Amino acid sequence: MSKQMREAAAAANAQAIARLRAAGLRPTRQRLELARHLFTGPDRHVTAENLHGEVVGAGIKVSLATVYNTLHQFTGAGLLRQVVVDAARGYFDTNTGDHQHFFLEDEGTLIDIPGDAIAVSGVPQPPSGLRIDRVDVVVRVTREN
Amino acid sequence: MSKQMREAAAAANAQAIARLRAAGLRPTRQRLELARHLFTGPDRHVTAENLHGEVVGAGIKVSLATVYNTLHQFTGAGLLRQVVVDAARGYFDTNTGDHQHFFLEDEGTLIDIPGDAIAVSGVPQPPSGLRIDRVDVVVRVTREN
DNA sequence: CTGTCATAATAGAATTATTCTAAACTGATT
DNA sequence: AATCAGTTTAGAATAATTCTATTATGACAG
Repeated sequence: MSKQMREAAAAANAQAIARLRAAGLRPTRQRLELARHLFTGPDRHVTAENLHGEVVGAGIKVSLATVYNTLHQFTGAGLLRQVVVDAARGYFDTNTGDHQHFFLEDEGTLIDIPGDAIAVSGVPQPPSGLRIDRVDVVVRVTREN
Repeated sequence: MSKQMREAAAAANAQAIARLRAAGLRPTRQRLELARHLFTGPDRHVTAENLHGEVVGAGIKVSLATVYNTLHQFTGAGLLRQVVVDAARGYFDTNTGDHQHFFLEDEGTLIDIPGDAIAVSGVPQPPSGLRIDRVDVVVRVTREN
C-alpha cells in the first residue's frame, strides 16, 4: 500500500468517525466496518442478512443482531432510508379498482385515495425484458404533534 | 324476517355462489361466510387476523389457515387486492435523497428512480390532525409474458 | 496509563405473521 | 348412496426480526 493510499484510507476513516459522532453514535469497530461497506462506492440497497453475509464473508466479526441494530441506528441518523416493498402484515382491500392509499402509521390503518384524484407521472421505461405490473403509492401520515 | 328480506338474502347468496364458481372456487360454507363479511357493505381493508377475529366473533367456525387461504384465493380471483405498507424484509437504501423505486418482483431487487424524473400529483389533504410523512412510490415490474 | 462507567455487541431465546403438512371432511357428480 | 378431487383444519415449521441478559469495549477522569 502506497503512502497516498494509506492517507486516503485514513481520511475516509476519519470522515466516517466524524459522521458517526455527529449522529451520537460511538464509532465502534463494527459500526465503522459496516459504514465502510455501505458507503464506499455507489449507492446500494441491502437487507440485514445480505449485509451481514457480505461483511462476515470479508472476514469481519459482527453478529446479525448488531447489523440489525446498526442499520436502524443509521436510519435514525438519516444515513440510510428504509424501503418498503413486501408485506409483513397482509392488508387486503375489497376495492380492486384503480386507487392508492393513505397509511396511518400510528394506527396501522388504511384510507383509500381515489384513482382519479392522484396521478404518478414520469415513470421511466423499466429495464428491458420487464413490464410494469403496477404502480403503488403509499402516502404515510402521522399525528401532527 | 320478512319474505322480502329472505328473498334479498337468497339472491345475495346466489350471487356470491356464482362469483366463486366463476373463479373456479367451490362455494363452501367458509368461503361464502367470508365473502359475505368482506363484500357486504362498503369497501374495507382487512388483515387475516382481524377478519378471522370478526367472523369467529360472529359465531362462525373457520380456522385462521382457511382465512389465509381464502384471502389469497380471492386475491387470485381478482376479488381482492393486497396492499403493501409494512416491511416483511427490511431493505435499506444508502441513497437518502428524494427518489423512488422499481421493485423487480421475480428477483427481489430494487432499482432507483431519480426523484426529478417521477412525480406524484393530486395527493388529497390528509385527514385532519395528520401530516404527510412521506410519499412512497413502488413500481412493481415482472418478466414480460 | 489504569479504573470506571455508560454504551455497545453478542448468543440465543422469543415473537410475529405466515405458510406448510398431513389427516379428516365435504360438495359435486356418478 | 359411493366416489373422489377439492377443502378445511390443527398444529408444526419457517423466516425475519426483536428482545434479553450477559459480556465486552470505548471514552474520559484521575
